[in-house]
Amino acid sequence: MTDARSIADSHPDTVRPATRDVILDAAERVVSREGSGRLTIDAVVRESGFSKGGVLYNFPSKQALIEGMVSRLILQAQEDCDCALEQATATGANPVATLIHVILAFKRTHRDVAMAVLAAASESPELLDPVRAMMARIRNDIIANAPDPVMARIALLAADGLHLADLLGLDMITPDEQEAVEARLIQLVSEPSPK
Amino acid sequence: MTDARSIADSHPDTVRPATRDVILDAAERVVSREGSGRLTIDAVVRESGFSKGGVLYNFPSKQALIEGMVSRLILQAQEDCDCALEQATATGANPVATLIHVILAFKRTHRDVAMAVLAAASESPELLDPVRAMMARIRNDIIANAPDPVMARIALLAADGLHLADLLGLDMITPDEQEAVEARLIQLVSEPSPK
DNA sequence: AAATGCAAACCGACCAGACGGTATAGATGC
DNA sequence: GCATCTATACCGTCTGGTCGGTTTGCATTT
Repeated sequence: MTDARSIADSHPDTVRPATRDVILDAAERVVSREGSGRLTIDAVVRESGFSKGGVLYNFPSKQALIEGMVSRLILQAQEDCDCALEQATATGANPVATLIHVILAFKRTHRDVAMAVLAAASESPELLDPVRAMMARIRNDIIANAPDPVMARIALLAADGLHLADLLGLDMITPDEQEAVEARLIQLVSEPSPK
Repeated sequence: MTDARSIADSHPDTVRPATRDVILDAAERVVSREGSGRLTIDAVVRESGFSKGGVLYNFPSKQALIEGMVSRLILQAQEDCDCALEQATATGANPVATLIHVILAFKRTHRDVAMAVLAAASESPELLDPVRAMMARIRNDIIANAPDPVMARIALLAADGLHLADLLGLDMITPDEQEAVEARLIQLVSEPSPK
């Protein structure tokens, strides 16, 4: 009864017009517009056009709603990664470089959602557990299999640094500089270590 | 009247027992113990031993209190950086490497406070403006003057990545790995670019 | 040096509003 | 008519902030 439809959406869009997704979209809009501290149920109600009852029917609590946002984000990220990596192994491209691309692309596309996740995390860190698990799963073997694991790790860290700094509004890098950094990162993980 | 003692404390510890600092300490303790979402005025009141009136006398609003936390943190960071860099130029050490060390040391020492700042930022991003300004001031010329600016930027980004991931509880790096990364970063910014 | 005056510092009860959540009634499709 | 949703009114709590009053440090007066 608590989860009339279970947490993971079973019927993506068939009969159900994906009410949950509409609500999640609204929540994302609220966060990106007013900041993650202003993510309140009433705000989502206002933004989504649904009533409070409707929202709370689909997400029985605020925590559930945030979990919904997080899990949708993770799903998206995992798809991005898996898809890109699959393509990379098919074409023989460098997996580390591929992952860097994915991270930076993700940064550009899902900035707002990631912010929400971040905010949620600061309040209840356990919400980040699945995120951490996903990151570990994807990265560890890539790093381990890289010709220069330390360098691979550094490159991924730098990409993360770029991403996170951007999320926090801390990055003051120009697009040109960022392009240079990106190119250099790819180069660093592509050639075998000089040492 | 609004700032009977002005914002920057004039008398560090002489006559005035630095009430503001006592309150800020309490706020930091609250955040590090209960998480940044639980940073409430009443919690600070309980933790500090002052009354609500007393706390709100020194920081007229919660926002002011958070600003106080941020500005004290910035002051600390700036001191750390300036001191280390001064020493570096005196001994001829690599400034980029020095800054990396400072970033990572800061991560270890002020983890809790930085978390609070981060959390505060996600609610009202403008609170991070001074942080951004400080980072820009210190970094830009270092990067510009480095023999390999792009590499320097990458190294600093990686250090940031490490720091931020840790703050968010996202990092799953072992101490050994971290040491390796650190050493390699130093090495990367120490030798002239191979290309 | 004791008394006086005054403002800065501090106290704690109180309030208004926001927020998360519930209860219950109404709509809609099968 | 039953299950699945959606809408509205409402409640209890928590929290930021106010306000009148009390204490404390300190200079001035006598």
